[in-house]
Amino acid sequence: MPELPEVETVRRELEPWLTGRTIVKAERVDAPEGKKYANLERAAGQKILGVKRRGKFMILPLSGEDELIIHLGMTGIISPKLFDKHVRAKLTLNEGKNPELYFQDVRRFGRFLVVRAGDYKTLPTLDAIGPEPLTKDFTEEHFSKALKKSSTAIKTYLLSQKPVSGVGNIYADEALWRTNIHPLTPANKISKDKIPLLMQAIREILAASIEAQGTTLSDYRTVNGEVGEYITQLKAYGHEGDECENCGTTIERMVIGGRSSFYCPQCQKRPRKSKK
DNA sequence: CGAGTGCCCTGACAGC
DNA sequence: TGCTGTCAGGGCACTC
Repeated sequence: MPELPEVETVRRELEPWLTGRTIVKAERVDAPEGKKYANLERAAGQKILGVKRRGKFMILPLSGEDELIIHLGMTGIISPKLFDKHVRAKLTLNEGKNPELYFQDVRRFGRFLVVRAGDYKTLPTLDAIGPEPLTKDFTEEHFSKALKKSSTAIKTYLLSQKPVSGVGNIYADEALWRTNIHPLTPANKISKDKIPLLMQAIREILAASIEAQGTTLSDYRTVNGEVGEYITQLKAYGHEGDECENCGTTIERMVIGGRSSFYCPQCQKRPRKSKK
């Protein structure tokens, strides 16, 4: 599932392909009309000025003060090649290499739409998104202040994109495993000494995964059609029943906020419920 | 308004 | 073999 490393991998491939190209036509294909594919017709005639990323959202500034927003959802793939099925949107570019871009998304959780530059009111997660974890914007001051705001489980809170952007189900489990934090620990109960460790784990894991072109579990592919190789470095996610690499205890799985969560019951002790 | 729940959507897979 | 049920989860609508 595309999280920050997967989206960043795709972004890096799109940048040299798309920057400076003019959109001749942008169209919805096999997708319902609605918010997820809004305003595509407006992109025609606009030049793509670059390919940026905020969290898991790709943002392509256009010359007419619009932006093309692309979110891969669970199964979104971008390719100059047309596959048989599941084409949700298509860009036709001006003459040059690979003049067609296909957005192909089996499960339709993705988005591909045009907005006014900076106007994200139809995308509330992007509108309220936290700092980029691999930039200097991700400071301990900001992160600890954000964690104090919420009593919800740290796992769930990380997935909200509010304290930091780009962390999804896989890397949240990995970062919590590495820092010995139980995923149900209330965000505002993370101890002061653990906060910088958790930040560092998030940074290192995401950076290492970018190096590996992300994690492919099933659908995710790079623009070139390659798989991400970080799956071999996962320590917790998907390892139910395996031995914890730290202590040998069997990794367990539980559902938190509707998401599978993998953790070591020995290394990641569940916090005691506070007495009233 | 924060927190919690369930929905969207399709394919893979288990079980009978 | 083929049917049915379950699971996967990012983002968001909805409820309390």
